[in-house]
Amino acid sequence: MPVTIRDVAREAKVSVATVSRALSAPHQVNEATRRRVLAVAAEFGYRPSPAARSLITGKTGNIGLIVPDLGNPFFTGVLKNVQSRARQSGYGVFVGDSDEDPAVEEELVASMAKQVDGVLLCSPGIKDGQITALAAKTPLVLLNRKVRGISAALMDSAGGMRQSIEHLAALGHRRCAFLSGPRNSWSNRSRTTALRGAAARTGMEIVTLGPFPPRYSGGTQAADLALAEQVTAIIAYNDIMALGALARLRERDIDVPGELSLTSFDDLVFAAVSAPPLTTVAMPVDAAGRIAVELLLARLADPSAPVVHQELPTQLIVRQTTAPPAR
Amino acid sequence: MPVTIRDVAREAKVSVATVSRALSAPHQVNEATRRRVLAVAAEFGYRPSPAARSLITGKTGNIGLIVPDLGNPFFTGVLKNVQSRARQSGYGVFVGDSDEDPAVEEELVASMAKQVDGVLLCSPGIKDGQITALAAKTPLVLLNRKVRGISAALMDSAGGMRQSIEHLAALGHRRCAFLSGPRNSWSNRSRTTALRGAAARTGMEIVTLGPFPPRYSGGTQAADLALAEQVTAIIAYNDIMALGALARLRERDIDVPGELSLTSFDDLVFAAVSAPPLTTVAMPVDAAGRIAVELLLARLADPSAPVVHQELPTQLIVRQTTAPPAR
DNA sequence: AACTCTGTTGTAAACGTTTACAGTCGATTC
DNA sequence: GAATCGACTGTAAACGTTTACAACAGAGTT
Repeated sequence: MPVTIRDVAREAKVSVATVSRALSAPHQVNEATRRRVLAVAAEFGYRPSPAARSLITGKTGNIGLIVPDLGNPFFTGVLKNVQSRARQSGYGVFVGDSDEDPAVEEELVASMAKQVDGVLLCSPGIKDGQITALAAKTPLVLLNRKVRGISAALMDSAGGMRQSIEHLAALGHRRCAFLSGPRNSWSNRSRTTALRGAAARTGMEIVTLGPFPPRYSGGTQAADLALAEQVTAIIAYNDIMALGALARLRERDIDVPGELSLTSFDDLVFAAVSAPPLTTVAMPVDAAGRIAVELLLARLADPSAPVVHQELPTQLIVRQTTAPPAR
Repeated sequence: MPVTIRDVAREAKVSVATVSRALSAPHQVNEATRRRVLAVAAEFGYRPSPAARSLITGKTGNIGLIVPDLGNPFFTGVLKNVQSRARQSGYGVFVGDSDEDPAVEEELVASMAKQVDGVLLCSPGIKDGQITALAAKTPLVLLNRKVRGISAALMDSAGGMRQSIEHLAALGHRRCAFLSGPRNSWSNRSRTTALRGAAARTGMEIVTLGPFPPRYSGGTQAADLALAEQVTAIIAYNDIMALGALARLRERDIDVPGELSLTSFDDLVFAAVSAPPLTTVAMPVDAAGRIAVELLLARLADPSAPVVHQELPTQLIVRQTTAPPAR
């Protein structure tokens, strides 16, 4: 029932080789023949079988994207841009949600490997060594994680953290809590070290809590702990957690930012319209998604292309969850 | 370099047929041989080539999901559940963003068709006829759209709309605006007709505005128009638009719900934490995603399986954007 | 006139699986 | 003791492409 290259060849009175060439190496075939072939192909609605093609060429025309949580708009923001940039170059996108589980993550890469030309790993939770091992088998580009020898699109979390601390310090805060995210995520480590540096420099006392699941529920859970620590400000790992924390604080009748300041990371669409609007570090999600695809495509086109770690700037957006401390 | 079935066969001292059977029809091969083959396969890290397999079986082990906007958490909510349910049955997920463009939508289905066993079309913008045509070529299941002859997971938008109108009517509103979404989307039509019915029944006067792009910007744009219409309540097509409208209303110093009530659809995570928290119709996104996959899998397993339109209930969640009208 | 070159086409071998079919072998049945 | 059976295995043909190689014609070169 499905129309094959043979059907087209028969109808156009040429060999299958000519049909194949008319489609994928147009200059190798006579102008007139080519037009005839294309006409027949269009008439029949012929589409080459990707399986057969990929079997022989070794290329699939697809890329894979693996993220820890499709429920988090931060990652779907990346996805949106990845898919759009990929499509622009004729690539399809496979998506996998690892649910923050390193084992699942590895399994996803492995099961995708043969169906894609390369994989984008977003904020991977697995170890550097495993990443390097995977990269040896499949072209890999990382998002939000730096591993030597592997190209990556990075968002400057550290810079964002410094801006946050300086902002809080300038407001007069002296003791604040950091609601940490996944313990071994690169983002979290990167933020933590930046935090320590900036805290030392500004004389800020830091209480690190967690790790918490970087989700709404993680935020609600964390809020109570932070409150017990007698801090005047909270830095949440991301906006979603901040939202959870905000909800919990409201339940407990704590005024934000009157009694407690709150900052976070991501600047998702709703950060501007929460109650009150979040002071948060804007992450260049769109650019990161696009650039990651471009790095991968470059590597596919030329496997010996240089490894690049492209770092994208972040910026603290001051809204209404931060204010000078109570007394 | 990549290890093939032949490598495994050689090492295990059996034919390729036996290796193949050991993996995909275990009961057809002797216990001892099977264990030996599996051991070798594991040792070599052998993974069958999906391309070769699919070429001969005609199955890919993948499904496709096409949505109008990956930037909208409503659709990524569907995606999350689709991917998780699919993976549970060993299927991979291809994702496409049509950007609300019917032409892109069709092209996506066509380009996916050969790489997937079936496609999930979420809130498609194309015409019934075209959908039926596509369904003839590829197993198709619809999300949020009813077309005869094609299975679908539906969310009861109409019921949600009735609940919203009744709620507003009970509060005393007599004239409200509907900020409509994509003109020819099934959801929008379904909501519009339910709206008319419920309005007639409750004696509510309705001003239908739009269509607006169902995005944040659509909401900000719509807010001013609604305001000019002198209504006491606004029903937005979805939460994202409601958020946009809310932001614009705040800019113009309109008190919600004091001067103007606002309801919408979706109940995304942030609906509970916006300022003020949104009164909105909760959509069963999770269930819809899962069920859509199940309908598709059922159809794949048995192409003669009955067509089912599974309708899932919605529920109005009353929060703080609705109140009795001003005077 | 023989050769080489270029442009166009066809033939056939791959790619890595699955599976119909045939075969082997030991055990069971008559 | 032959026939039948069942469990297991192997051989080889497919699946739909791409592409190396060969073939051929006509044009240009010597």
